[in-house]
Amino acid sequence: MAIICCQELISSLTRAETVDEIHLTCSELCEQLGFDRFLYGSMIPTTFNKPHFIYISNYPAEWRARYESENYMGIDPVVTHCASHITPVTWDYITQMGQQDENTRQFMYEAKGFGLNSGISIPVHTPQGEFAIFNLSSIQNNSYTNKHILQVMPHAQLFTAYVHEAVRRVFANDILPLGQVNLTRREKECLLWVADGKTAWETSQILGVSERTIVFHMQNSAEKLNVVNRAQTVARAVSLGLITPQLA
Amino acid sequence: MAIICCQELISSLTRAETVDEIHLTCSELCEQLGFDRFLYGSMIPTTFNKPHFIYISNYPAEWRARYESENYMGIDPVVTHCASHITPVTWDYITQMGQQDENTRQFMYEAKGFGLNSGISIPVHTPQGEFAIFNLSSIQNNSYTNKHILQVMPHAQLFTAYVHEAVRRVFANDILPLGQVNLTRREKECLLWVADGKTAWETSQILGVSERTIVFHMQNSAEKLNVVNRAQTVARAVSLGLITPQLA
DNA sequence: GCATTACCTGTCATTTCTTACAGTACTGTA
DNA sequence: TACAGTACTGTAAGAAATGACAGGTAATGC
Repeated sequence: MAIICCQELISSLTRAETVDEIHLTCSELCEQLGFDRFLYGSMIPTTFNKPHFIYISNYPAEWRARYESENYMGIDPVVTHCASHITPVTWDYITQMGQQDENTRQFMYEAKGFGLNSGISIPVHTPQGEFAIFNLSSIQNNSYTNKHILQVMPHAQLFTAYVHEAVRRVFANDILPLGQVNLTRREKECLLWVADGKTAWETSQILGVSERTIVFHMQNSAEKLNVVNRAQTVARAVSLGLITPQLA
Repeated sequence: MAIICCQELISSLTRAETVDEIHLTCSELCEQLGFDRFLYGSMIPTTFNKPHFIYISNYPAEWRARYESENYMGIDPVVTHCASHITPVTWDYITQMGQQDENTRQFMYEAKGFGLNSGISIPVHTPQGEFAIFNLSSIQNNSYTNKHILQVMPHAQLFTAYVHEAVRRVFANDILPLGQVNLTRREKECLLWVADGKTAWETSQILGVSERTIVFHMQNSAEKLNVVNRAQTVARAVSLGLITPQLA
């Protein structure tokens, strides 16, 4: 039955138009999968110089505040894992892995104090360079829910992907001028060759235009991306997924 | 029961040490979820100038050959979708979306001729810039298996993530010197500021060293990454996930 | 017709990067 | 102790990028 429920929730996510709707759907999933708390947090690059952080959660406010003020994101082992992996992970596993690390032990212990005893974390990585985490947690103990956690994992993971796409859709016209930068065909071509180590002159020979034209296109790209020089231009273009140097 | 099976298969993936073991596990999943064919294909960036393509599949050899010789990857609507999305997709959906596009219709029709009638495709995107697709397909018709497909989707997606990690592990010591480049702390710091548009002099002021030292670290980074200039260095570092400019 | 956009080209002064030469100093490991 | 790795610094010439001026064509839509 849980399977059917997830399909319905995902279906409602694809129609969601506000953060509240997404929040509600997450709450329902949380309940149906037998968890108490959820937190969706994402880091979305923008054309400005700082990424946008978006949170949707029913975590205890005190824990959120403490996490923020102590800058726990830097030491949170769950974040560290999710930043470099694509597989969901149980907090049980995280705790075991970080057994010898004092920071990790202390952190997980403190989280338990706020009712975040066991749970899972699901990473999201998009080709646009976005990074998100979806946490589902329970006040119950590890050993009790571990088997259950493994069973719901697949559904939680699929749901997570749709949450992220819903968030992108909701915020697209609202706050974020994210991957919305429209580079012209020529600008992308220039960027690809420059990101591949070619100089402006070399690129001009490849594309059969003058060196000045390459400089021109690179300048336009930089302006659109709101950056100041060539290195930053390719860095931004790559991290926004506007070009994929390795495929060229 | 399918749930339990997937857990076991995933568990065996985490232990897999050869391509054949992965192939076998995929075959079993394929069977257990009621599909005939599977194809795992991935594009993994390397420190060399061309990415590595890895395929594990039991697709018909004739179709694979035709796909290759006709360079279908460029027009395959499934690849196009998966390149920019993180959610799994049914071929039914792809077909509907591409109804007005002659290329898409032709392509999907031809695939059916090889017994690839219906199926799902699951995209994988890693923070290291890797891109993979896992296809599961059936010789049966759309309408018959569509509901079934939605039910197995979550398990297939979770499985896919583990397939990819298994492939990375198997090929890590074998062919690919991929994200294995070890940049030092200082090199990453320099890269981050340079990718953020800072000149060598500006970076030197930020890090409290001489301009020459920044140049030195950038040179070492470039050598490790096998690239020729600064633009390519940051492009490569970003696309390999060695630095994440937006988080800095 | 006119505005807009993509695309293209030129020169020149200045800044920045790249490369090649030369070193010192500290660390952990074989 | 020798060695490899990391971090750091200097000079100098030539290559490349940047910024600020200038100009143009072709296609599109109102």
